[in-house]
Amino acid sequence: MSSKEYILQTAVTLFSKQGFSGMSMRDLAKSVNMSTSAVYHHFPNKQALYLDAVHFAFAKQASAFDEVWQAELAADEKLSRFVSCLVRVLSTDVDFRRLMQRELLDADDGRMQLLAKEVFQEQFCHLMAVIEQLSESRQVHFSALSVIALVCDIIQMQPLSRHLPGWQAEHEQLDFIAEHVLNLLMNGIKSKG
Amino acid sequence: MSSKEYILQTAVTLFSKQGFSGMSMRDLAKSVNMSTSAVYHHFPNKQALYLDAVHFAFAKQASAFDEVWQAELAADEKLSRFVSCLVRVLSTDVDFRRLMQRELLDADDGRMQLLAKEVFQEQFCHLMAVIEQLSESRQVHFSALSVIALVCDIIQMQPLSRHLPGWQAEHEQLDFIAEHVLNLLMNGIKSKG
DNA sequence: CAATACCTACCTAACGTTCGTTCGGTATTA
DNA sequence: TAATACCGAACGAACGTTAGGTAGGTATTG
Repeated sequence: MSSKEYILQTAVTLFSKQGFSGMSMRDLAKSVNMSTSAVYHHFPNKQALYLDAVHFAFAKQASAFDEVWQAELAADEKLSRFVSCLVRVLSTDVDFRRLMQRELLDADDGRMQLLAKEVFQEQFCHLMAVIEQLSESRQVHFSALSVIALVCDIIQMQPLSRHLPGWQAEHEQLDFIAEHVLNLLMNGIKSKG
Repeated sequence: MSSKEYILQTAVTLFSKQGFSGMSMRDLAKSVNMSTSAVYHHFPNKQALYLDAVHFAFAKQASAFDEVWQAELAADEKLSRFVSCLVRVLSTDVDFRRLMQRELLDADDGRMQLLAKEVFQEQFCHLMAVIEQLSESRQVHFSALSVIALVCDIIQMQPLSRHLPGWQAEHEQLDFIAEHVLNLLMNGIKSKG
């Protein structure tokens, strides 16, 4: 891995943990065992480094969903695979998830547009197509949004959920989350799950 | 309103917009038309001010759900009212929502515990009780979590959702969100909504 | 072939600014 | 007169950033 990639990788972790203004260029330099000015040799300033880091983190996940939308699968099987995949990605790559959450809080409209186009749009279209097959609803956009929102926030709320009554350790297992989410999506909360 | 309350109120807004390290004590002092040292007359340091501000923001919402859990209502009516109320609170009090999202990203386990006990626990128990009446599922905790997660993240993702295909302006109206979420919870995505 | 120029990838040291915080003083009020 | 609520000025530390220099590789040229 090149120096530049190594800096980016490290920056992703630090930004995701401490946010933009919480991470200092000196911290980053120390983490990659370089001088501060060496970092400035690769990136013009902190802002540009941050944007590059966000790009870098998001690009790594672009292909994670490639195997989900295979044509020969039934619609409900596609949905099931997507949910499983989303749960896995968001649980495994913590930096990616946290960076995304921070972008949702901090990004301006331009960055939001980029986030939509580069990270979400493709998967979102696939997801809408599947939902259209499964549902008679006219609000496909909203349903697709609901699927993503449900998974994202369940995972984000895990450290909180641990301190709420009725919590069990199995609630944090990837398969359990995926199965429950899918069950909720297909049948609502009334189901026997 | 006292000076202290005014500082707290302003701090809530600034912290929610810029995060802990993004907001400076000088910014805050300027926003409340005081000197920096005047702020330090009311709060010992930035950390304590932040914790007070979080408390302050959360305390304001404690009573928002009081009218939801009235005993003489049917379970599905209670759930409906809770969803509507949650959508209203999170959409209306933007500072509260953003501060909560930031706490989910930044808080350590102790603060997470506090957040659970002081903000969520009471509503969460009520919600679990209602779900237990509605559902045959054994995973009441997880279902309750799903309800909250769904609403939170749908609202959080609104600025992103605007740039995804199929978006319509009505998707951001409070009644529409509440109705769609409730419909999803009761019937899954298959329903006609 | 050897001397030259140039580039990349780093370094140390420092610039000016902003940060959280404190000190000493001053009105106002009870 | 003693407490409360403020102020301006300053402290040292940390911040983003830049200047100037060096070591090593590579290409150019006499």
